[in-house]
Amino acid sequence: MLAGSPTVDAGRAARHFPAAMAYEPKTIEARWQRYWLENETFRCEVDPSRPKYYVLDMFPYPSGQGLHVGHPKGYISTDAIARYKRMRGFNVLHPMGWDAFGLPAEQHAVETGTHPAITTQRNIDTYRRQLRSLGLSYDWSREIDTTDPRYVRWTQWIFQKLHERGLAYEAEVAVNWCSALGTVLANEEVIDGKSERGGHPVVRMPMRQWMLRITEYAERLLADLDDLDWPERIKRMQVEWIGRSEGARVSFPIVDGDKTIEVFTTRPDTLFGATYMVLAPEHPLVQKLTTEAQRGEVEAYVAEAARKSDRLRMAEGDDKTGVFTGAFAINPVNDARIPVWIADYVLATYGTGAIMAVPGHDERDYAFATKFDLPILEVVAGGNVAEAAFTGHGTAVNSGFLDRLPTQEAKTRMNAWLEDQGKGEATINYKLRDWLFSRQRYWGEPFPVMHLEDGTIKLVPEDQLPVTLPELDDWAPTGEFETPLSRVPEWIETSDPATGAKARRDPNTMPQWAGSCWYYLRFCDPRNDAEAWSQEALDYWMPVDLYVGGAEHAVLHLLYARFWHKVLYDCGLVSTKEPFQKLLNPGMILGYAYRYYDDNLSDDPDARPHAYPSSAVRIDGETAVAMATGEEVKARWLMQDAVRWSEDHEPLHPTLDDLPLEEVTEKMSKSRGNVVSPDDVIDEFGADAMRLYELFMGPLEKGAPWSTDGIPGCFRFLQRAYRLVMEEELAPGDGTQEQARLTAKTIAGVTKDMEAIQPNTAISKLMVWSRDISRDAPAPRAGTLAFVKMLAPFAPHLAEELWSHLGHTDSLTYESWPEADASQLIEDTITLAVQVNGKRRDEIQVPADSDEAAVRSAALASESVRRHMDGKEPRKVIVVPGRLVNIVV
RNA sequence: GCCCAGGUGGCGGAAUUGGUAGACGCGCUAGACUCAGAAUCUAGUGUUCGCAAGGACGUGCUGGUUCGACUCCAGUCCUGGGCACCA
Repeated sequence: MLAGSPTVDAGRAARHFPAAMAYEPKTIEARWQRYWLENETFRCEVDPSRPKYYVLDMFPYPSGQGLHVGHPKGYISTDAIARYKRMRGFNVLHPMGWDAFGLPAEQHAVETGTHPAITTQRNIDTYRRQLRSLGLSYDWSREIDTTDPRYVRWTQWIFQKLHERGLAYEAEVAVNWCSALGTVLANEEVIDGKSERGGHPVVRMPMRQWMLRITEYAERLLADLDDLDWPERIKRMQVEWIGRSEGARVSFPIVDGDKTIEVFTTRPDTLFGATYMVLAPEHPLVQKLTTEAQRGEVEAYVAEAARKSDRLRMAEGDDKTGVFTGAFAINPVNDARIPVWIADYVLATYGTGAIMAVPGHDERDYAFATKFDLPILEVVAGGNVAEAAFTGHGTAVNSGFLDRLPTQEAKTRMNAWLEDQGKGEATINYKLRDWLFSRQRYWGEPFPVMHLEDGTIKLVPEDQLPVTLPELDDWAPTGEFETPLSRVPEWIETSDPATGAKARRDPNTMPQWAGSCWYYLRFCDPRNDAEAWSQEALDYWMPVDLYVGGAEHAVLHLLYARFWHKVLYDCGLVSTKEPFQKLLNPGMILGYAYRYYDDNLSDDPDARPHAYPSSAVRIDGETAVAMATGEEVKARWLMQDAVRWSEDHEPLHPTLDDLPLEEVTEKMSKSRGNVVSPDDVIDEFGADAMRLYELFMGPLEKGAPWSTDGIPGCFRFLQRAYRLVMEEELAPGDGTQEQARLTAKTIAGVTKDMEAIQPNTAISKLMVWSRDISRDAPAPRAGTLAFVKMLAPFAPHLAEELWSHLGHTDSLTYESWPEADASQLIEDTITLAVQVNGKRRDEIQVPADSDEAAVRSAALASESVRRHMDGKEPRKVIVVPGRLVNIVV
């Protein structure tokens, strides 16, 4: 707990100053929040006469926990930028909404029987209240909620656009079925074969699923990254996710049969070195090719592979496993008979699910060939295949018509040959796979389609959208392989309004990503019931000029949204190729958590567990074990408040004697007990101090553990600003020469920092101004007005309060940003450092317009310089204008 | 294993194109005000030697380039993030 809370401060300050003079953030902030809301201060409309600026936060999923202090860092930053841009004359679109579909509300319904819509509304109300209490300048008239039928309608409409263009299709896909949750999970929701939430087991099951053909856009998603002003690492992550690679597709005919195995290779130049082939265990040809003699072994291997989790497969690393199918294929370049194996180091989901193995020039194939004693052939000179695979480029050898060609030419030559012979072709392959777009859940957008009895699919007519969710009173999963919606026959069974024919609705819903794929478009025209958006609104507002949100969305959300945007572009519905011009990722604010372990694995409340400090525990793969006994133990977490501190400031367990705790900084979460609510911080210091602190604690992109140590400093600064304006008699005009100069320098510096999105250094310049401005003379009115304006992006409530005290009746939201007086920025005397042999020895004052000779002689005249020159003659004198003089002896 | 980002006082962090390292804030020390404490204000605060003047050292570590390196180059260690048999 901190020494000075503002309430206490205010009371104490009141003894020295009239009561009205105390800085009381509570009163000020409530007053201005009400003012902004009542006057719709931040409402914006299309106005082609003014330049626009669209600054967007990634909208949140309103969870039941409410906001913690980590969330608002981005929101506060964008708010400062939005407020700054308004003062620079931009028409600013700064909206907020809710990504409100999602599994937690549905799980909550399972547990409590409360309808997810009710939970969701309640959570939204909390979030809205919390965001408003931070004084964020959103245009609340544009608030949207992805679960609102008026929004769902257009999400479904966009799905239909995708369907019409052949980009949505159904397929049998092995999905991650979790019977405990009663749903299929996305790959990212499965960790180590268990569900991310709850850690329930997950099995792979084939199921009819909606897929979106994002792969069709792979090339454009890749190419258009070039023009985006995004952090390089985010772009790189997308590039790697898309995973483009150039190579060739080659057909290998099977001996004794009419089938062929298709493979993808990036090294067609090594085709002569292919000495065997490998199919993924899941490859459809496996059953057909396997000879009777090998069948038993192959089937056992396939079954084993299906059972193994990805993690287990991965853990095997270089230790390759596999089984011979008994079949042989023909290498199309030299008609060699080569054996066909199956092995799980070949992935069913990449390329064609089959490879030609070139052990001489691929490390994995080399390891496999060595283990199973398969021939290794050198076809590229440059390494030593007796010792290791040579994967570099070199000169083709033992390769017939390719011999003596360098790798690059050999590839081209082979591709031409393959095409000529009809045995393959040059092709480009992507890691990116089509997007599994259905979830077996209730709380999502229903698919706007009808399944007719003849097996065809028809879209629900546009004028009948949205297809809304049916009411449901039993939320619990049955554990059957079915979806919640399929249990509502009166909803599932419908008829085609055009023909009256019987039809069934789709029992799946869309994933949470759907709503967030286009919300930035809806924000441009959120109340339009005739269309998803008007062309006019979009043409004016798009693209998003600045998009700010967590780096955890680097790939999925940002790739999916770009994909939808490009489809809409192809439909002629949006006019920009990309949605988000500039992207920034605020660093995560972490919380301190305190850990120890005990052996109460079953969480038995009556147990008297043995506790272990972290130093007595080692992590063995997934589990923690006590080093002394080898027994499994479980991590326990204590809240910061609960921790007892030893004399030398080491964290200790509050009741267990001398049990040291391990201090860990982790993402704030309920389970770690390290969540700090903004409500508490605001209550103690006010929203302005909290905003200031989150911006001041470091650069936007950098994360750090939350600590309240710096907040009182920010509070003091605001208090000083308050007193300066409220208590002191201001001098008219610009004040003294020095004051005018300080003000001009501050304006120039803060403006530069704002343009570079470096609020931390902007704030420090404001602190300097407030500290120094009234040191020798009363603060000047003109400078004070500029200061209050510059304070507004960071501490908007206080800035409004001061602005109004200075005699204004309107909000300062749309006041123009101060302009630095250029003449004040020119110094007439400058200070130069003087170095001797690169070491600083003195400094000199010279007129700013001194020429080099004058500077040089002034430097040589310095007493300290002479001493360090030690009587030697200068060999060289370097004069850096406006900076320093370096004398080399 | 591969890729990326980052290592600066007791702490959070500043530092244009290579040009006075440590702005600003926290903490700490001293002083003013006070019966006293809190708050507020003022001064000091990288380490080290020195009474001082003034030195020496100092941006993870080792070298290099340069008149001059937190900044550029090579190597190395550590921390955080991403990817992970992608043919």
